[in-house]
Amino acid sequence: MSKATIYDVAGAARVSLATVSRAINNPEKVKPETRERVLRVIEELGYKPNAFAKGLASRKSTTVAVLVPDMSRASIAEMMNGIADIARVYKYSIMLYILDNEESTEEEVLKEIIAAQVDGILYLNDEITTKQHEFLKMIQNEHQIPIVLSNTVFHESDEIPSVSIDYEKAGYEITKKLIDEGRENIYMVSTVRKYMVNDLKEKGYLRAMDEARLAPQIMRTSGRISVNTEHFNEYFRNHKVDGVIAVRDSIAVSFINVARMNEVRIPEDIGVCGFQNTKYARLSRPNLTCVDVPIYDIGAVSMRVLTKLMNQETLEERMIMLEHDVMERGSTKSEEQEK
Amino acid sequence: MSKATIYDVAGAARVSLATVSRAINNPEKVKPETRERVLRVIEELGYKPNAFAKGLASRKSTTVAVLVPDMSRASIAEMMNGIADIARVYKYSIMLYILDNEESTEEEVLKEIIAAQVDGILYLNDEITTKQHEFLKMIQNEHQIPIVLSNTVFHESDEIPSVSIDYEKAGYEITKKLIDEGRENIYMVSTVRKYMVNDLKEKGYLRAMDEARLAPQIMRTSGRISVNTEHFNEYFRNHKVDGVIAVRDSIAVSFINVARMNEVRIPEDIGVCGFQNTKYARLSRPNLTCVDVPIYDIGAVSMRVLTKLMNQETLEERMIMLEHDVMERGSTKSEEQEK
DNA sequence: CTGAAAGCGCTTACAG
DNA sequence: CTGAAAGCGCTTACAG
Repeated sequence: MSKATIYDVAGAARVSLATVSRAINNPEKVKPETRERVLRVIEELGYKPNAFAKGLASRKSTTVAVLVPDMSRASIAEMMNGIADIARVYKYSIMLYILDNEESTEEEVLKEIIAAQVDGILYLNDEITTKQHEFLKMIQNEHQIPIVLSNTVFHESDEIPSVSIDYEKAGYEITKKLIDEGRENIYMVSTVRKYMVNDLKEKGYLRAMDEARLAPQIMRTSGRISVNTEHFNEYFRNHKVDGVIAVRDSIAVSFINVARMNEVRIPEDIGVCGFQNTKYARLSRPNLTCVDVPIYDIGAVSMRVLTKLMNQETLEERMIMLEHDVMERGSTKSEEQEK
Repeated sequence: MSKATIYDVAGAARVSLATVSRAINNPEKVKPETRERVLRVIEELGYKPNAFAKGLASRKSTTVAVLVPDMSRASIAEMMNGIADIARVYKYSIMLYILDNEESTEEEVLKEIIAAQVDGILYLNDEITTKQHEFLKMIQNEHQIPIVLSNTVFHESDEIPSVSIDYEKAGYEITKKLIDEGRENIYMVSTVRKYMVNDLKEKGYLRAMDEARLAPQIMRTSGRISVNTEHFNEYFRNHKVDGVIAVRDSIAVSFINVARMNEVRIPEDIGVCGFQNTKYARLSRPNLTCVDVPIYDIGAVSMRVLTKLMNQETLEERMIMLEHDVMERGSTKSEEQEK
């Protein structure tokens, strides 16, 4: 069945292969009767165009590359769902490239991607550096391949379009919330590794603390549960603290567990907030107050933006920020204990 | 740079394009000197073969399709990491197909996959039915495309190779563990939806209960946290229970939360076990005893098996079962409270 | 060991 | 609106 070629269709429909090609790709250029005849034959024969021949002849692949650092991060996996749903609507296939920060460098992978002749690239690596950003710009300009940064922001320029939320604002809001509860020794628990969006969260935190004339304190942790435990234990035994904002839900939950082990009451003694609103936030006790990041939407919108770019459309906005919410739950004073 | 074609290389190296092709694909058929000359030119020109032309001429794509039901399931995301790492080693690209159980049916997606001319398919949809299995066999036989089921088993036949763990045995072992603690009213909390591997877990549970002459009780839940809460609350208020085995960690954690809300002590009053050993298991209090499924390895091995198949090698074993462990933690009596 | 040439299955100006 | 033909950039028998 997948044996049928465009020649078979042309023969059976008594037209030339050029007409078959047009009936598929430019229906308006074919007389309705012929078009229908051709389409009927296509149906009968179960004809599917050979993607390679099509790609070779047209120089288009209707394929996009998605570059991710690590699929097991919940946010990235969920973003993929949004990307895939929109990709399907616009008939794009997805080539997945996962970085295994060992053997091959990101640059090599990007070269592979170029060689694969994708029509566009979705870049989900949040640890983007200036150097990487330069390389991406080179690809965008020299190879004319559109790129969109998903849930990744590169504050210094909008030359490469991005889709995310306003993390600085979110960081500010969530900090403000703890301040409004009367907390004074509020810590931000961020990561050792330099993620761009965590940087923004920190900025928002600093702004809120500054405004309230409170001393900001940023602690950096690895993100690995086992390491965190020791780290938290030691750190907070020697520090006064009544508020904690973690850059990721799982880190916040980790902290809550350690705190409770030390007989600290949440939210009475310490108010705790996270970022993302993952399943972790709802499985923790108490439920975690956190910034609700519309991660599926970020994926979907990025893909949509990329289709526009691949279609030569110009964007009205090159740094797109979606709306976010703050989920108030039991780990802060709003006592809205969820089920 | 990506403009260079095989003609440019041939010209610069003063050989025919056939020789360039051989130098790349069958180095042993080319005299060492010429080969090196060609390779040097390739390097200089930054030549990358055009994947479409190559695919069209050779009828091979060095691409595999990975079909998943939903990327946001932690097990699937982690499996992708294993798949991608091995795919890279063997130079295969990955086309990702995520089912959005709305518009397009699985059959349509599979047809798309065939049209894309992938060399092999990794099938990660655990809700496989007999009908779907038949369709897969048709693809395997009629289109000669190798398929491997990853973390999915179809007990009735091994016509399509699979890689997983022995879920029946794992179900048996974990049940046995609760029985050995002296528990008698042990429930299995499974899903409403029919996942093949959950079926196997249930079988193992039933065997252990039967052996111990205890009455098995299987409760089915949706897997959604909010629904579970009500469900658990109602159910367990009216039933005597001292042991719970959930088919997924997150369901187990959900149960623990509800139980503690009802002043039930874990593990004293009820011993709780899960499956998978995800982050949920380590973020829960108490830490969750569970079957440790080597999910990254399942992904890696499936991909490795697929490469063998694509290489026409015959498999020694068509139903591969990797080893698993049982992580004993605080939610059962072994009191090994982890950090 | 190397080259000339056909062919893979499409798209797309160019005529008509 | 339709067809003939060139061309996309490779691979692979077939000769030599």
